[in-house]
Amino acid sequence: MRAVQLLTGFLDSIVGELGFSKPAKAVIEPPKDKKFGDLAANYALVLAKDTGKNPRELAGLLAEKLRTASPEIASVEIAGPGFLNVTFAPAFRQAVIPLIENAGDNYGSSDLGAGKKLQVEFVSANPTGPLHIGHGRGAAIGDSLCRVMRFAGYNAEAEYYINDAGKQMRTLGLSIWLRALELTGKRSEPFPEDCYKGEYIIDIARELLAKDPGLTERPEAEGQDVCYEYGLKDIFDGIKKDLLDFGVHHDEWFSERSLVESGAVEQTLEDLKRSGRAFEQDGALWFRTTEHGDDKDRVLRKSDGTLTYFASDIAYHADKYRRGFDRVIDVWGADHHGYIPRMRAAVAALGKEQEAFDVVLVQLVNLLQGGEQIAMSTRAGKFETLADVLAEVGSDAARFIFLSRKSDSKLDFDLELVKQRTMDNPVYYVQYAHARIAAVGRRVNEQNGPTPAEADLSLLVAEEELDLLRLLDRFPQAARDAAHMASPHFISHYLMELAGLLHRAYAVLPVMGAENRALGAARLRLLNAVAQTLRNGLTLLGVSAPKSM
RNA sequence: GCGCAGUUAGCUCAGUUGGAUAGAGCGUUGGCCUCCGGAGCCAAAGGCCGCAGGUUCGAUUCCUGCACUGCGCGCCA
Repeated sequence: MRAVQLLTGFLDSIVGELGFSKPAKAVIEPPKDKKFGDLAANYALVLAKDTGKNPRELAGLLAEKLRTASPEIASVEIAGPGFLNVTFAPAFRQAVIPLIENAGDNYGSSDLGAGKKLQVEFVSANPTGPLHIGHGRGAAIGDSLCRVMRFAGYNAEAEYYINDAGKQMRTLGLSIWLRALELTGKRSEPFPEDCYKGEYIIDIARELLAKDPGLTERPEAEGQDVCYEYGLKDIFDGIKKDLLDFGVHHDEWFSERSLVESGAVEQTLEDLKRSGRAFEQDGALWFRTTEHGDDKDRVLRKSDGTLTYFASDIAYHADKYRRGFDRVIDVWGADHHGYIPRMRAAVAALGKEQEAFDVVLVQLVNLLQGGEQIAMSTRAGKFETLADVLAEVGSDAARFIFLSRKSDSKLDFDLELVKQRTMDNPVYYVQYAHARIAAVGRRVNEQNGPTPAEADLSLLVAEEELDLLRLLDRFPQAARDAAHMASPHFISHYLMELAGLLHRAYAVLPVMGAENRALGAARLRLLNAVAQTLRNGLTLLGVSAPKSM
């Protein structure tokens, strides 16, 4: 990061001196192979395209000036078709250590978001049953995304949208009611297919009967209402507890029912009608989403007078923007991807720019046990709950697995593998790196080893040390990329790489057994900088950084 | 039928404004514990980046077509 900034500055001014305009598509990035130096710039290649000159000749001009630009640049090589391969002086690399020491928990943070108000809405599972593992993935991604965005300078808020209105909710009340009738021997017909068949419904009915033995004596409508209210609260308390156990935090719990009851939905429909975006046809109210790129118009109010989810979703998003969010990210299950065009159309109709609305799709989780698939369906009552999975594998392991793949690709989650404390399970690899460093610190204290004050950082010139320094310098870029792409998995990949370098260096670069205390102390500071960076990254994932394991 | 994703090593996957000899882990094979934690390290083998065209000095990356897989396409929620 520092290195990229430094080199960009030098190259831009050199390009100016030579009388060229800055090439727009020029890129400075770490080369794939470190034998090509610390950073590679394609300036000459891009300039050659713009000016019609020979790329290697241009590279020669640039390299000549770059070599003398600063003592921080150790060497500049011209390679291949005209790449500039730049290697920095060790002193420049070593300077990242005090930088990390001073920044501490903030190392890697940025002001990319410039304080913009951002809302991330995630999980938002219907409170008709406990959270399952798929919700867990969405929870991990949403929560981590909030952390990543805050770290990148956004003013981010986490929200859960509670679908507590509509037909699913009535089905919940009915399901509990029917189970209560069965438990009291008032019903023996088969349980309806379209009701929720999970065991938890029976448990709720039993609990409710214990508190309200006369439940099934009530009139049906009233009884179902009681069942609904009780069930909603019971299930929702469970959801909140599951999220808490998973270290997932929501700032706001937004109720759909409140939106309906306040008249906000009706108001939104009125506004759409007035602006000519909604029209009546066949007794229903339609939204002209085709005007904004959807492939057909969508119904807002059915001919039977009831509202569609889409209607309240528009009102909900209007409310988000009314609350002052500059940008909104919805985290959705990938099976809802067909919903994106109409939601985009709705946001456009609200007068918002494209950038104000993003959807992060979360693909299905394939739950396996020793390679065999476990089926998952709420309606069929067969599923592995998030709580069960957490009890089995722990929060850290689950989160790391969820965040180690890009969200939009399917994920195999094998309970047996995630439980294993091996490299099948990279969370331990990363945490172990942190714990190992902590162990060194303890050892150094116990045995009167070198102290940070004795360090001579200029002694850090071994290959393994320079590799670590180089990678530490890249963490801020990884954090920015994760925010820019709304992809927390960039962080997990960075952490695995850093842990790998640490384990490699660990074997050959002792602190206690260093040739002298100044070197040992310098290594200690290097290790502590690595630990700090590991912590910062793990915190972005919501995974703990243990001092011992 | 239409739309959206995906297809990279035996397996699971990275690779985002087009760059050099395409990466990682697991698995396989062979090494490393008188040495701060071996939950570790080192080395080797393993690839027509789905197929075919196109654009480009250069394509896993961009465009077109095709094949296969998954998902979605209701006045459902």
